[in-house]
Amino acid sequence: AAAEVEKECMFDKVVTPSDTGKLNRLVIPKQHAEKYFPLDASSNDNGLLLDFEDSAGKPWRFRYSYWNSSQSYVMTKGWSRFVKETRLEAGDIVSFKRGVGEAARGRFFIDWRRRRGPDVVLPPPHHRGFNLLSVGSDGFACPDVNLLPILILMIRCRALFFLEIITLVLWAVWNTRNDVIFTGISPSLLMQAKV
Amino acid sequence: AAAEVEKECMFDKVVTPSDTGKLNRLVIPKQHAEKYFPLDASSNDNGLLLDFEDSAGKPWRFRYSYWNSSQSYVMTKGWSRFVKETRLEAGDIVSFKRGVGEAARGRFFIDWRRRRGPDVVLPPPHHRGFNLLSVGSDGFACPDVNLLPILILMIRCRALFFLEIITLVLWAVWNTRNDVIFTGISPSLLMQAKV
DNA sequence: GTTGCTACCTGAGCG
DNA sequence: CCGCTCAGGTAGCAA
Repeated sequence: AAAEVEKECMFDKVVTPSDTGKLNRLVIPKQHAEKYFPLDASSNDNGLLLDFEDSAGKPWRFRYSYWNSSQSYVMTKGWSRFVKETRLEAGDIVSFKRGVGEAARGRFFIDWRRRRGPDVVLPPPHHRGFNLLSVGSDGFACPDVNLLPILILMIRCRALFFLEIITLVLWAVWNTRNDVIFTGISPSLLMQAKV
Repeated sequence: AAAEVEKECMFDKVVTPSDTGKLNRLVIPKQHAEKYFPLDASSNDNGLLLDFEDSAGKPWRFRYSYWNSSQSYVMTKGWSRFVKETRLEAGDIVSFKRGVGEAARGRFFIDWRRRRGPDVVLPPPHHRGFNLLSVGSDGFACPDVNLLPILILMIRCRALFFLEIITLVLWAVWNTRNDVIFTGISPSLLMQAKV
């Protein structure tokens, strides 16, 4: 039934970790929200209930509203169930469509597909310390050829090594000055300190 | 203007690391909150917006409310901006005052000053991975004698060292498989890969 | 106590 | 540099 009516794609979204996580909401990019799901002042300011069908004809109902504080449009109630039952994961693509033609005009459809490519986690930009893998424009993962992160990692390693040494020295010096009871590591440094 | 009206101090608070950190809130000690910023049932249960002026006459607006879950009074919205713009740090002192006399009664003022004493960072307890310095009961810094953190640091260093090696190996292997253009480091590995 | 949901809030990134 | 967007949060409540 649902598979046979004529539809047109409104927009796709590559879902983020937040969209599939415990926040229980899907952010609808503002441009698409305002184009396809307008919230007039006349519509209830508590948001709307929107009905969708998936490709198997299964109905899904989401609460759709606007968050003033973040100035964003979201699907809330009903969304977490969708994530769970379709086992949606970050990086997967959700596709919003609407019916065209007399039989389906005004009906909404929702569909989803696995992300292409191997199982790659896309950390948020500010958490990207270093990546061994990146995602190319073709949607497939590839090793990150940007070598800067590797260099940074190496430098960090060296820095930590020095920190380790410095810590031990500081500790030894402190023991020397305060003549505290020896508590168990680095006997050689201690001996040296006590001379 | 603000500097010339008569004020009286309500209370000072030595701000904690949480007050200046990512929690974006200032806890108001309950005794002072209930005395000076009462939240009646009649007042909006969403909290209040309180306006303050600093000694330069600059206005600051904070959302002030009660958190049931922690049974504490807090300044939320607006507080993080205050922290940033005044470069407030843990240990600094924030002073809440109110106007007295006909010209200023009912107006609130806020002021801040640097902590006295040495430059000591007080990390929140659950972030204390390792400290080279602790703060003694006299308020002065002293080396931390807890050695566990040092051991953890050493282990971390070793782990990172292995990561570094693994990264280089992976990179070399990838170069081998894809025969990409050499981009600039580790000529020896590259040569090996190209053979 | 745990989960789902509403309504807030902020910072990073980007144009 | 400024303003917008939105990913990632929090508090509080209800079931």
